[in-house]
This record gives sequence, structure tokens and C-alpha cells, in this order.
Amino acid sequence: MRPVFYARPVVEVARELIGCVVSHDGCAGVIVETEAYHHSEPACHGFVGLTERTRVLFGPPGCAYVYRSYGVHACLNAVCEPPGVGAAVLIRALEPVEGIDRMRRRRGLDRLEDLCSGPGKLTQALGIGLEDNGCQLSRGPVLIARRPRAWRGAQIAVSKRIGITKATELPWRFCAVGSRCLSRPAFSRA
DNA sequence: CATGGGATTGACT
DNA sequence: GTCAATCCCATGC
Repeated sequence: MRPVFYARPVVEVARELIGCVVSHDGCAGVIVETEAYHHSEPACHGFVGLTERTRVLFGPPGCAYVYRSYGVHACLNAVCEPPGVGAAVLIRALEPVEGIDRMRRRRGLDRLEDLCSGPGKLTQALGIGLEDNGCQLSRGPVLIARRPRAWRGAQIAVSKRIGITKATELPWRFCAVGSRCLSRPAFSRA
């Protein structure tokens, strides 16, 4: 989608990204799990303000913010809100739709539900790395495209975010209800 | 310049 | 359920 799609409140974008399609290097998957992060709350990297690490996070909406997690994994985010606001949507899980054999090779696993059911898993499956940090999601190499019609009516669950120690009370996680490719099951709904 | 911690995963008990 | 791997960077001395 164009940058204007992302230039809105990050929680709104996080919800609307469910059902959209991420693609990179011949592989693609439908987004089934997201989380919103905003510099006003301490779980966000941007909470400490603008630094070299968070430069992309505070930059123009519609760019990819890719960071290393636990020194091991890469995580993919879509930068949101106007420039100067540190906000992004963490892409937490996909349902594979294209390039599945390539994903299997990259992951060293067979089962469809194991390929992209976590933020570190999906970047590995799609071959997304730190070198993609800052790229425009409307131009690539990492792309996010509009929701296919079949996903327009998907029911969405809302819950607290996962794997963080601060601001854990915010209901900023969104999941496609019934998907078998979530990083963890969805509970509440809305 | 040294240190500590993290938006995770996979292997093992 | 527990735990190591592994590295970037913010922080503090």
C-alpha cells in the first residue's frame, strides 16, 4: 500500500493490516497477526527518543523497520503515523500463500503452520533481513499489498501484546480468528 | 569503554 | 517448563 495508508494512528493500521499480503523474493503470505507500538509507551523502541537505531522508526510512514531481536532474529515492522512520530506495526505471523517450497528450504521445516507463525520465523521464511531496514513497502524489496477479497470479512481478535515486560496492559495485538498460523492462540474478540 | 537487556526461537528436561 | 544462543545499542561510569 501507499505511504498514506500508514500515515494514521498506528493501532488503526495494525488492525487493517490483518489480511494484507507481505511478499519478498518470490515468497508471500497473508498477515494474520500484528502488534502496534508507539513511542509514547515504554515497550516501543522509540520510547527513548530518536537515535541511530530508531531513525527509520521516526521517519516517513510506509517504510520497513527491521531490527535484530535477542541478537538472533530479524523482526519486520511497518512504520506508521507522520514523520517525527515513532510508531510501527510489528508483523507477527503469516499464512504462506506463495513460494512455499522456498520457505520450507529456508526454515528447514515442512509443516505449513511452522513456516511463518512468529515474527522471527516469517522473516527467515521470506528471506527478509536487516539489509531491508528502511525500504519502502510500496516499492520493495519487501512489499505489502491490499487485502484479497476473500480476507475482507475476516473476524479479528484483540488482545494484549506478547513477549514484552512493559506496557503489557495495552490491547494492541490483532489476530485473524481461526488462523492456524498464529504465534499463539487468539483469545478475546472484537 | 563496559555492561545489561531484549517486540524470539528451538532444543532439551 | 527451562534455558542458551548471540548481537546491537542505550546507558552509565
